Amino acid sequence: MRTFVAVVDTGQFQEAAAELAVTQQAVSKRIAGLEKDLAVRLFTRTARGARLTIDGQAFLPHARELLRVAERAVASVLPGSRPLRVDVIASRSAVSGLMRGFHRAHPEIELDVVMLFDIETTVAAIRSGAIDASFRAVAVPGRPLPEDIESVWALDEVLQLLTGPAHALAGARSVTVAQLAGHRIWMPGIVPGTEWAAYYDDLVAEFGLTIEATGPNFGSDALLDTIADTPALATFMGEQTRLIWPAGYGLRRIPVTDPTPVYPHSLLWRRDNPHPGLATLRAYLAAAATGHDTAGTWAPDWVIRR
Amino acid sequence: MRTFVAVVDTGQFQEAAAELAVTQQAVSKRIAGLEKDLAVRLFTRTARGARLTIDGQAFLPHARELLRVAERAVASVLPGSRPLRVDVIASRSAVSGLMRGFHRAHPEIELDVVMLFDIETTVAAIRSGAIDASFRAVAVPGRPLPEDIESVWALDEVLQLLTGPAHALAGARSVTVAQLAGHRIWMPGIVPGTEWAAYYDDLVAEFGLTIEATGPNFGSDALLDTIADTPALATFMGEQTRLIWPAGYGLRRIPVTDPTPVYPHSLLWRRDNPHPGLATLRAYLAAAATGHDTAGTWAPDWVIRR
DNA sequence: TTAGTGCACAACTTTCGGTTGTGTGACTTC
DNA sequence: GAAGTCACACAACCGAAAGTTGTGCACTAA
Repeated sequence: MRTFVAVVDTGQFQEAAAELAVTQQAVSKRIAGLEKDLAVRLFTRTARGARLTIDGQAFLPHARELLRVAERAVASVLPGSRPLRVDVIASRSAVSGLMRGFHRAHPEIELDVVMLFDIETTVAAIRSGAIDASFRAVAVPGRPLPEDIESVWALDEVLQLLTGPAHALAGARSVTVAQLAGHRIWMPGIVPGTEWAAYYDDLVAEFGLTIEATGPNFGSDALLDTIADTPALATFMGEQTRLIWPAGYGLRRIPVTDPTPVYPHSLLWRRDNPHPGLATLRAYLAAAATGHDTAGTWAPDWVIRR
Repeated sequence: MRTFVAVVDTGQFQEAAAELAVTQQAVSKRIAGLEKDLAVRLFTRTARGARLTIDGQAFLPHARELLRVAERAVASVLPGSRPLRVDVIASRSAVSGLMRGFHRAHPEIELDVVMLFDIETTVAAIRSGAIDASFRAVAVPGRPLPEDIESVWALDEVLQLLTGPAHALAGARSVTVAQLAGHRIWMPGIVPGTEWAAYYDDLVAEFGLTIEATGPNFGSDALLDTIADTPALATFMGEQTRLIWPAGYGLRRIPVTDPTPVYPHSLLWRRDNPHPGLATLRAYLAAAATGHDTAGTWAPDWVIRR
């Protein structure tokens, strides 16, 4: 591809060869090989060089795009000036929406999103510089953040009840937390020891709910499948989580009140991380997070909500 | 890249090797080579397979994107079901805007844009199936389109005068064609025998203008440079052509009236071209081209304007 | 015609990617 | 806790690409 583009840009095989520091014959072979693989002629050879055929013209923008993508791929792991690397706790959470907004506001900042497993790995990754920032609930009780890690509240993810059409609460416009007592709530894939587990432990302890956090996570498809089919089961899901599910399946989102459980995400970063995008992200969050109202919502008392 | 993604998707080298129909050792070598080239570790090897490192997670979406782009690149020259291939007479013309609109309206239709040189090559390319459609002024006088080529008016590109800040007409809010008589108008790069040349020949003949179409085309940068610096020179430019030029250069766009010269683009295609995107494009044009008002505009009498 | 330019073909060489064979560490099983 | 299994890495070897040198041919320009 690089050779193809070089020939296009220089207009002849010889110059392209010089640019690529190979012989003209090597360029000739490369182009011939590419043309053979694609089974089309890309250049018309003239006595003064090479000109693109129609197929070559159609191919060219794709070739350039490929080189751009390849460059970005390398840049994504290049130590030094690599893209801003942000960890989110789950895809399709409210944090994703926030990051999409950030990307729209600052398209010039290259961004990579990763998902780590627990707060310990995350903190280690932030300290080592492997990631630049993380959206997490801080902090797990009894384990304060290290001195060199800063954090600030970013957003509250409002949790809703998700039921199948045959569930007892399926018709309700909203339910109170007290009404949930006695109903089975199923949250598979919650790993013990993580902040999610601590969150739901506290929710159970405070309101006497029945949350089954056991069992492996077979993916959201399997979860939704079960919820839709099982009248006795419900689950919690973020208000902004987008379900990729046919509407006909009859799944219901039901707001929870008195109080509304929210999962507070904070941004974590290392105090002396010099990445320029990090300062921009913090400024964006500070601007987006004005008017944080915790009235009527619930979160464990160990999390930071400022 | 393909191997990297295969390992990610299967979770282990062995399965990826089976999927790719090579040995486990080959996969091991490929990943080791990639890691060496990138100078980062992409996987943590465990006893049960391979898991992505943070660098690997950041790299993954770029790798997937690369494979998608590569696939599109191959598809762009694949005989059979390749993208709709449309020829436009020049980039940055009004036709580009039209095609952008079409792409927004029908993002599912893959599109490749090429630029051919003259109407003869274009007609040959349409007949051979090398391109599916072309935006051109039809037809060059005395040379009717072949039987199997259809055409329909698509849009009128309104021409404006472009001058430097020191030009005699630079301050005018608009000029009539009659006022242009005596001023030098420079249109470099017009190839004799093309429809552009025929268009300007007619314009000169009808209104007694002085158009210098001689000289090679050194690119729009050189053209704009000269126009900006030379008080005695002006040029014609499409109303919707976007100039990539600092505003401080003082270039002026001046509407031309009595009449307004327009360059009419028609869509040309082969009657029996079965590409499904072609029908969609024609329908889009038919919908977009309602209310075609030729009053007050001028075009050579040999072009088709319906 | 003749000199010059630019790409293709052929023969040779080297490099790289693949296979086979084996080793090692980690988890599982009894 | 010893044996077995699983999964990946290393080493040696082999063949196919991809590179280089040398040359030929087509076209252009003087």
